[in-house]
Amino acid sequence: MRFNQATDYAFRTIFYLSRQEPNEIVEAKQIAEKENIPIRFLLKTVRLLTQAGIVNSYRGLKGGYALAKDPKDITLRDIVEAVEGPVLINKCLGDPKECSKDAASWCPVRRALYRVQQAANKELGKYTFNDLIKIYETECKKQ
Amino acid sequence: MRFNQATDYAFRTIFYLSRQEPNEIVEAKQIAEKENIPIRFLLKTVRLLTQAGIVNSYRGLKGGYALAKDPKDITLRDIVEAVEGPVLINKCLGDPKECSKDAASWCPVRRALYRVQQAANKELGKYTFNDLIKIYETECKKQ
DNA sequence: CAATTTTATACCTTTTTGGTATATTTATAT
DNA sequence: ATATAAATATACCAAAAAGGTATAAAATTG
Repeated sequence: MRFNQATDYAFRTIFYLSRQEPNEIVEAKQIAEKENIPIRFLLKTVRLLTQAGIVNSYRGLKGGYALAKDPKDITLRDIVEAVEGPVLINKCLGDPKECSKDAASWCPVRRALYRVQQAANKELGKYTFNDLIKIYETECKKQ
Repeated sequence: MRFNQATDYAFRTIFYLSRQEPNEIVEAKQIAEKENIPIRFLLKTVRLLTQAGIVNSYRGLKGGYALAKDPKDITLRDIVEAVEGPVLINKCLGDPKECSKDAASWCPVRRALYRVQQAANKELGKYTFNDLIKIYETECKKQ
């Protein structure tokens, strides 16, 4: 049970943009170099973030990407959902018909897993990129 | 971010065994039929559960599987860890060297994700198979 | 010893993942 | 206008993981 590489890159991309001046446009190349992300893959992934309204994109010379929102209004959950879609920790939680026993409607395992999923979503929704900057300042930067 | 099919089958296998008389031996064929699980795949998966000490296996005529513990002492987390290994929601949480930026030691994204992972584990550890039987009795059976 | 059950190992096919390539569109600066 | 530089759209590809199957061996019972 793991987030995929694209999501990891997206986290770092948004964290990088969060540390720039508000509305500062940064080109993909710069993000890719600073964050050590394959540029082609980054370009593809960032498109999901623009489609989700998390970043704005600008084409042409002097183009690039900038956050579409304040970092305090972007959570880890937003990124996950933009890149991978909603967290569904078991097949049957996406589509009840996926249960090979066709028991989703009354299955207690499913009910418990649903609560685990809710807890995970809640926790993912807790952390904004503003929080991450604060964590960085207080726990990381001094080292 | 999803548990795999083997884990799902394992949840249902343990739930099935939890509803038998204590120490009752049930053969794989019966579990597979009742739970609609491909038998070969089930046999392979259950081996992980025996290796983890969650079920006992008995070979030969009248052989099969029985729980090695009381259902009140088996949690969803135990099953997940037996089948998939520990929950690691991002690569870098397993091995810090997996970070393509080699930034794991100070990365605030990683720190936040670690907390999310802890929350997920905590919640998974909350539900025992005794709880699931109770959920079944109170929320499901009457329907 | 024969029948039945799990175990061990290996294999196979399909899907997902991670990444790349090419051509196109948009915007800027000269 | 035109050359340049950026994102976009589409398609493609290889490697890994997922999901499942097959066969032979080992253990247990009657």
